Amino acid sequence: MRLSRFHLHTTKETPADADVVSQQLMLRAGMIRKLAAGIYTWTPLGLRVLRKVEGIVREEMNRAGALEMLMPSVQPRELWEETGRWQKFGGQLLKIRDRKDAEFCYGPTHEEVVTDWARSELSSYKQLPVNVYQIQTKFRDEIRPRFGVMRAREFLMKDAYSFHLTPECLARGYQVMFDAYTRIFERLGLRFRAVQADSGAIGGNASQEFHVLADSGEDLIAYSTGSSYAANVEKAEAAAPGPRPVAAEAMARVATPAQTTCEDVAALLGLPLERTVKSVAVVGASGFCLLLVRGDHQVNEVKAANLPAIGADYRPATEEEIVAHLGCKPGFIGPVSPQREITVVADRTVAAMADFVCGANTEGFHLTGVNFGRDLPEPALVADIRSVVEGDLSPDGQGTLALCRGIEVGHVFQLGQTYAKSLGATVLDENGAAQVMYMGCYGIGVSRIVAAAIEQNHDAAGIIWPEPMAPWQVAVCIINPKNDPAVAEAAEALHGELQALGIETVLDDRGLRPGPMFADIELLGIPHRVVVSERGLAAGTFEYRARRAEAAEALDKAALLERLRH
RNA sequence: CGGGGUGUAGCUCAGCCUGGUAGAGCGCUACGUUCGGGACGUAGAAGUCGCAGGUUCAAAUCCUGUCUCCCCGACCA
Repeated sequence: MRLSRFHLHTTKETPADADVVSQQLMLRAGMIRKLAAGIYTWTPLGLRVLRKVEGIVREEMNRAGALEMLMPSVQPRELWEETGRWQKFGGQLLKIRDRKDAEFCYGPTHEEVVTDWARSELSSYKQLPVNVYQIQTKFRDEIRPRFGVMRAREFLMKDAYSFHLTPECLARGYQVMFDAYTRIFERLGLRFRAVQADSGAIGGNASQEFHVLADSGEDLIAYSTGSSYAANVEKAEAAAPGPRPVAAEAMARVATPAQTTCEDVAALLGLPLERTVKSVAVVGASGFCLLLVRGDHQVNEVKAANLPAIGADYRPATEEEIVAHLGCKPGFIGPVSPQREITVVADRTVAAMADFVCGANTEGFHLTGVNFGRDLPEPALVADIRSVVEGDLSPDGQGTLALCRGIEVGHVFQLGQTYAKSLGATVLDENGAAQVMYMGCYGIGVSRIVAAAIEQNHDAAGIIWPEPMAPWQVAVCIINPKNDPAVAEAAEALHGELQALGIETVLDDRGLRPGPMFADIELLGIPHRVVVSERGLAAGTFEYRARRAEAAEALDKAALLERLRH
């Protein structure tokens, strides 16, 4: 490819409204252009990268035995009514009407469509298992699209769906996908981690996420330093605490006139924060609840919502509700002697504490030396409701937990029968009886991977593509061709030679001065740069520099080819 | 959806407070000089100032409405 004939449009200035590195660099390199909020055009340059990712995903899906298909992006309301998701999906569902006023949505995902396909297409257990996938544009009307292509409304996704007769078969198919995903991210050359995930609103059992590790990631991941355990913080557990020590202190009321946080109370009393208990008032499925976590811990909202007693629709209690139930304003509330009957849910860590400090339900006072079973009843419910913190013991007992940030780029789910049941997708088993199929679904954010790769791999000069994703592997730069026609000729020849070797090469024949030319090539993140100049020709060498290298080196052609061929 | 901001040349922005002939830098076009890390000169092209009303002799500027886009908080590949 000749750069002079490739539409490249780079800018020196960073666009004002780009707030993450990947978005800034993608805009500066001219990979994407914004059309509307969360909606982007992929330019010829950007598309080359997107296609690279897509190609690897496709190859590995095919290798894993999945069959590519293409489903409609526009889907009828009726189908979504069958699963109840026309309402349940909420505002993210972009609803549209046709000229006859019939309602449709722009597909945010394809469980409905693929299950509809399966129920009409699959009739015998002999056709199972089957895994179909597509790489397609999806639309989710995000409340607040941001971070460029990383959290866009329109995005490119690979989504696969598998159908099975039994849960065991589903588990096997799930593992096949898990392995395929691992290969995909390895091949892409990204540092990533597979983590256990909360299965969230989609429901289902086993669920794991694949995260590209990057400090700018939106997700927090906990991983063990001593084992392979890793989980999204939404889900991550710490090892269960040991048995509760014997009570040693008497309960006492202490004045804490202005201390409304555990930190302040601990500081005033000269006690470690680990001795305090934080009380969080919420209203959930079983009414007014007090969630107790240790002072240095945080309530994990996902874990709390997963408790039947709390439920997904829980909310923080209002100040009025708190006063009505506890007789005290927030800041001094606690589980001891509430005004009315309340449900107390203690984190496992709290349940294992003795002689702790908590609010006294009287403004300006806290209690010390508090003990369950003596000063207040044992909690109604003991559960894991806190987020893990750095240093917690890994749940498998091996190592401690550390935290890092990640960008979710893949998600594998065992859906079970949820959708197959509501849409009536059955096959006949060997006894001729209709069986509801078991389903798995497996997503990869193709366009998001491009941004994630940049978040993980960039420097002050621009993007540093992992080779498998680079728009070209090699850039051949021509310096001062006007002085000596031999320079351009040598560059052309080298370009042709590399192409013939199957190395994707771009020839920078734009005739720019070296400064702007090098700056562009670095911004674009092309892994290998070869400079052809009068100087080099005279010495019989080419100047080679890897994108990450500190300095360039002069190589003769044999050495250069060797280097570029690996 | 709540809170805050923004909209002026392809891009980054000034001008608005205090109404009076629409600006700069980058980019673009032509010519010349330059030519190994974002050169320089000369000449140019380019904006119904988001949109619609209103006030005024006069509106980018003041008022009202509306839309867009962005930022901060709850959903997600």
